[in-house]
Amino acid sequence: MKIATWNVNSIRIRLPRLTAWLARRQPDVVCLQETKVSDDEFPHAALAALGYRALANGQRTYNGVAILARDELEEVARALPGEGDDAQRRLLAAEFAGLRIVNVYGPNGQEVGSDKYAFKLDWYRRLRAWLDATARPEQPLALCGDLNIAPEDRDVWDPEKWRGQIMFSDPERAAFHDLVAWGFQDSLRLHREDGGLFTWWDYRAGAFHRGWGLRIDHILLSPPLAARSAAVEIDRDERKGEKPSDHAPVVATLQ
DNA sequence: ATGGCTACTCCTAGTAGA
Repeated sequence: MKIATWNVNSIRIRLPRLTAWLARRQPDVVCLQETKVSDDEFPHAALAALGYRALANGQRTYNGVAILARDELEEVARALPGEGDDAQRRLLAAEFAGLRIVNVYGPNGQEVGSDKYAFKLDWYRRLRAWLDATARPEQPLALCGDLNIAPEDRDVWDPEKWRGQIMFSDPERAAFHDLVAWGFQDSLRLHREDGGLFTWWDYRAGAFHRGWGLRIDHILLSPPLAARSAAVEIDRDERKGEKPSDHAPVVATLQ
């Protein structure tokens, strides 16, 4: 079974690339972030033509998440506790083939010390509390998404330049650590110890070409799924070519 | 030496992303 996550940065713009990638990669379940469309505009038909059903939790312009699967999906949650109808669309959880899939689009935080930064840290606190209240590490659960946090020095192209900056500040790294401490394994690190394995590169400055990337998109696995993890790959070729997202997909293969 | 983009919107400028 292949589980994938990809911040597509607008599913409308990225649909040709997304459909080509799905046809080639054939993942069983896919978590998408930054779809940037309301649910009535979600491109169900184009995905159904490839054999994918979709659950969408979107809004216009900003945020938006969706889960695609080649089999029945049952929705579990589309918001954290206490969030109203006007909340940013950043979470979607579903059951698929006996697995719980939690798709998250972590807040960016804009700048360390800003209101958005405080929101980001609080959002992670609420995410962990929701996991504590609704799931157990003994169950097969995958948390996938754009977390907007690079956990370690080896996940950043220039850690000294980035230290203390947004996505790499100590409180954000602590939030990532607290999330993992629920009982997850960082799936990529089950298979690879090397640095330079990035999932996002700034559109500006020829960052991709220069290798200026960060690893901020993650697939976290509960112990029963970590035990089945056979490989995790970053499809960095998807960052190349015409109209790429600024993120590459991450694909975990489970035995 | 710096910064160099992309996508969105009641669209041609401002906001947001990361």
